[in-house]
Amino acid sequence: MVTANGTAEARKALPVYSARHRLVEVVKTSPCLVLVGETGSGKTTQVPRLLLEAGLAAGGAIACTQPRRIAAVTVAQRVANEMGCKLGSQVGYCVRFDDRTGPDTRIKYMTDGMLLREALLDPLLQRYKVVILDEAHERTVATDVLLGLLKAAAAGRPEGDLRLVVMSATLDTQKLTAYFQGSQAAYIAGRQYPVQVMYTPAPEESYVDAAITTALQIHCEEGPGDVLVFLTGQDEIEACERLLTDRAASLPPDPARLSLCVLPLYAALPPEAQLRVFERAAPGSRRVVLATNIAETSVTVPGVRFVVDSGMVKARAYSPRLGADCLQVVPVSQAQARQRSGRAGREGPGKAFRLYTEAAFAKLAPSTAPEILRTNLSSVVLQLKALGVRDVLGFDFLDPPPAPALVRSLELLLALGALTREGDLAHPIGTSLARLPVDPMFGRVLMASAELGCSEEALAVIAMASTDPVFQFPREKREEAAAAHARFASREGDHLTALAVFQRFVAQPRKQAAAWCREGFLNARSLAKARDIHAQLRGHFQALGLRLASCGDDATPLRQALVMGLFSHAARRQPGGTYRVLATGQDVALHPSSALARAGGARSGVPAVDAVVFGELVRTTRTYARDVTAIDINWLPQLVPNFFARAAAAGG
DNA sequence: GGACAGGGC
Repeated sequence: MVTANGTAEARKALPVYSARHRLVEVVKTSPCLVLVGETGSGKTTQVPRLLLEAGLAAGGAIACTQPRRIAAVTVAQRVANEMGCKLGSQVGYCVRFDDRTGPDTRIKYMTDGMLLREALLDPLLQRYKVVILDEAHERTVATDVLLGLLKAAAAGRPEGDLRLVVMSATLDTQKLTAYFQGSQAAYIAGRQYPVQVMYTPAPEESYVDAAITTALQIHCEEGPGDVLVFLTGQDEIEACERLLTDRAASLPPDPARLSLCVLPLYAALPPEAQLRVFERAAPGSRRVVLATNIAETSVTVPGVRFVVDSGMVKARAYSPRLGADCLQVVPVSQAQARQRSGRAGREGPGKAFRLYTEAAFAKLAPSTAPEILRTNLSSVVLQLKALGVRDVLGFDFLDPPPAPALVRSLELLLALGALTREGDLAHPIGTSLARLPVDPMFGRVLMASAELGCSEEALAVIAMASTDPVFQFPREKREEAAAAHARFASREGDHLTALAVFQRFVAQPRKQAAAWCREGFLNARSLAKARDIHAQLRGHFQALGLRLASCGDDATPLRQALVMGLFSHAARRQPGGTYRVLATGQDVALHPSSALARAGGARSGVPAVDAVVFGELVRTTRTYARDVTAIDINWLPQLVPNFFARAAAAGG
């Protein structure tokens, strides 16, 4: 795979080196360098090496963070090659499940989340003399927390002992230089071809129709080059794929025209299908790649000269009203639209077709809000508490999250038992939850399972809840897939269904696992990830001294453990068949993919369940609860008396 | 009656 900043060999030209004296000078003399490096500037490979060669890592190492694992891995490999050393010696990388560093490692490429985890054990990050936050413009939650942490760490260490470099692809340096006192900004040029941007003259009724029409228009009227179409999700892409193929087949024959090859691209696509987008178009053919925002940053599709931008994106956002994360289709930001258009100019001058008017573009948000402003903050707040930050509302964020969102997280952590009434980290629940690499609600389920004697099952359930969805529904084989999935279905809900899938998966001999997944319409990649997470969680679990035990065939303790973590996601059935979330009063429906969604139907022969807990909400045509487990409503006041005391007292 | 944006520990 090609990374976001995957600099083509030809473009490894040396704009960074031409500025090297100035860069090194700034890092030596000021506490923080804010470095704007355009696409193709080579900053990621060259800046850490420059600083190492200038002796700035003396007595320690250089950390260079990336938002994505694949970037950390591939860049480390390339830099090690360029420096003529073995990966893991002087240059290494460290990402989840894969640490390729050694005692001699001086340049360590790592994910931002990994550095944040390291900070929990060493808040001043003493082993590093230089920390580089790369791709800072992406504003991941981990990068945002690290910005505040590094500012504090630099102040807590002797002057000049920790040097910071914040590298960003955008020109908005003022905010960062104002944030890091005494910092200086520098700029290094990259290489990007011009892209001509076109808008529709009038608003489109359907961006899917418009995307198909535009792609065909490009195909019939424009010169050679592949087309990259940005859409919102798997379903939409599959529908588009069929329509586009049909309409291309019914074009009037023209011997001069290239043949058309339509390719889907989204994260859940099987790896072998994903690899097809890296194969250049065959002679005499043109590729049209239908992609989600995976093609904005994570995957660079070669050969693209034309971009079609629907202007929409599916995004996760925290809804304070619903008290949960919510996945929905929303308009892109201007920065995102520019990023999409830029994908047409990687190999030569390109054209971008925006399926909205110029006036509509002007009304879009200038940039996507940093994730930390629109996400569930309970993990962040817990981590800050574990780092010794007592006043989380007063923490020096580059962009402070709304106070009510922070307060809600503090309240949830208090209800989970992770914080004391004074707001300090509670032992052992808070300290343990901070160490477990899962959402605090899930961590609480694990701790409860140790008490209730069902931790073997809970570890599997939480590992499954932490991976991508495993059931696949190919449109042409829906019934076959549904029948295959039905083998795992549990009347008690999706967590137990997931447990059954996981147990059967790990029981397969490794060699047969892939075929078993294929036949069962299961996503092998998701399951492999669940297996890795399971192993990691089990390790943490034992390190924390928690008890491993199995509840066998009696799922009651497991469902009770789920209640003890997910109680804020408890909901009760209403006369109309919807479920009312007890904590917020919101009505939600069970997701059609849920094992419980069919219960209560006239033909199901199974009564609808009275009360549930759910993992998350998804907002499409309605608000749906996903990952749902049936519970006994009486467990709530028994198992979580503090949270449900009022409801119980009121007779609820 | 409807489904699984993308990352990360």
